[in-house]
Amino acid sequence: MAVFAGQGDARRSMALLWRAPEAGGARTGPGPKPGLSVDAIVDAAIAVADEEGMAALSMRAVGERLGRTGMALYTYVQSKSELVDLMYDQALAELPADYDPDADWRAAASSWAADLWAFYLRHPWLLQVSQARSVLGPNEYVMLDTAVRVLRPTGLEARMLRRAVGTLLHFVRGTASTIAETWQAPKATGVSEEEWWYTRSALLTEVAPDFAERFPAVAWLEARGGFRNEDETTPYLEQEARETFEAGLVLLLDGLEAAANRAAPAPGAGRLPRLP
Amino acid sequence: MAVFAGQGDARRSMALLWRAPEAGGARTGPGPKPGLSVDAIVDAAIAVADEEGMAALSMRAVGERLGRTGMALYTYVQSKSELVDLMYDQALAELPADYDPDADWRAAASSWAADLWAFYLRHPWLLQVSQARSVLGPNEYVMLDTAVRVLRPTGLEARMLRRAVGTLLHFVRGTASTIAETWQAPKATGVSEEEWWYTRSALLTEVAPDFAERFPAVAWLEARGGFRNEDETTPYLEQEARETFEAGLVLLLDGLEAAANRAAPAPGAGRLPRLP
DNA sequence: GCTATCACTTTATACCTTAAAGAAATCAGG
DNA sequence: CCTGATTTCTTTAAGGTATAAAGTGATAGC
Repeated sequence: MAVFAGQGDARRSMALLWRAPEAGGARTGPGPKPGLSVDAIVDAAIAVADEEGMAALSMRAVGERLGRTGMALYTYVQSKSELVDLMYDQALAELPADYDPDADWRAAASSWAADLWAFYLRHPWLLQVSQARSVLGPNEYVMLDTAVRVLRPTGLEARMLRRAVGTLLHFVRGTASTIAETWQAPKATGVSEEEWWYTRSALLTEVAPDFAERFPAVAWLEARGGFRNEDETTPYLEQEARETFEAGLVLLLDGLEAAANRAAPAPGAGRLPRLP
Repeated sequence: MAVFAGQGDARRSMALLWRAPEAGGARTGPGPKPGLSVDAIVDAAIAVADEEGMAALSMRAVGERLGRTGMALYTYVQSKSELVDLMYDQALAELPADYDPDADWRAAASSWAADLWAFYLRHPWLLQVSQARSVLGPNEYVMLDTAVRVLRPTGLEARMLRRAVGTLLHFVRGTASTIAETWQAPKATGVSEEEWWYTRSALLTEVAPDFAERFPAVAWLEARGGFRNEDETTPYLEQEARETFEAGLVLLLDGLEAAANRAAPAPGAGRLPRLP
């Protein structure tokens, strides 16, 4: 069968993603019974990525977790990249999908974004998986469906709604990335965040004694408390990222509300009749 | 000298980033004259990343571009990760930094975001470099300084302004990522975007014939033209990303304007007196 | 001119993905 | 029951990565 260069068999990939029966389902014939399954492999891979980060995700590591060699996985999966696609879609399955369609759309959008944010922080490796690759898996469509359902009461026109969803997605991913990096940096470098920050700030004043003159606006921000840590217990970057998420979400929803009012300026525009 | 585990010498890193004289400047002593320089190496590395993508950035590739082996670079740079930090900060140097402080802050913020967006698309590899890692390099501070200067006329309080900057940064990075991936996918897989999209859509209807029932909101979106390509010449994903950038920016700036009005509801709030 | 020092290369180690071949297990048909 | 095809999984190997360690040769100062 013809296969695209460097891409593997796209049909097999899609069949696997959607768990179509043709793709390695119940098999009867000669040869030993399969001791693994695609699901088991994907779960093990997700566990590795969750626990040790994307950098530690090797075929061997996944295989060992299942008591096999790394090569054993190639019986079930065409390539590591396909495995990552499967991990991605599988992980998305745990996202909530029900948001009260009769409630205020702002509230629904807020909890949707917060859920997504928390989800990314449970699986920080997702943020390292291609920013925008669309694998067209079932759970990716569930997520998109949920997002559209949540935002439909804004009354925005379809294309505009699509852009709003994209904007929200990018925003959530971006802010979650900051925290994810904060968490994985100590693991990777062996230096705690506090220690890193402390050392680097000290070195900064050493290497740029004229900081305030060179970066007046930053200095202004700093003087006004722009970088101050209010809660001493959480690392600075993490706290800032949390605040950025909350504040940025408000900005976005305010903007969305303005757009919604422009689109349907009638009072009660947030409660448009639901569509099938 | 004590060195952090796995981190190399942080002092040397900072000195290099800020090009402090202590870090390998003009040297006099025995031994052959250095044939390379940190700047030459960083420039070559950026060229490799620009032309062939981050995946092709190996020490060997950079060395060969300079007529050396890969190992030669280790005379100038502690590790590949340090080289990437240097590339990151060096690339940021080409960002514009002057935005008319007397103009409408909305206009300034728009062009700032657009410039940043174009910049990321000129160097798509930047989007693959740690989403949030702060290397505390000089040009990173220039960028931050610019952003703060652009948004200061909103009159927002310092911490809020910091969050607004973060939100805008994440948004721009996110939308740019989509396009960047679109561009590099054909290179990586050998399949053009049109071909990929065409094949995958065909397979999608094959593998999920009940698509419309399973994902009613997505189907609704599609029926209303949410995925239609208006300009046939540019690939769909790229066009959509461009639209998302433009529309999302409006959303964000609308939200920002609302916040600014809450902070300083006086008329003409966009023209607060500038601070030193 | 000797020697310490530095730039750079070579070699080696330990990873990675994955192609290809081999070993063992299983079922179907004779 | 036995044979052969088929399949799982392991082993081996090729070609890639970063980088530690050792070797080579040029240079400047004593």
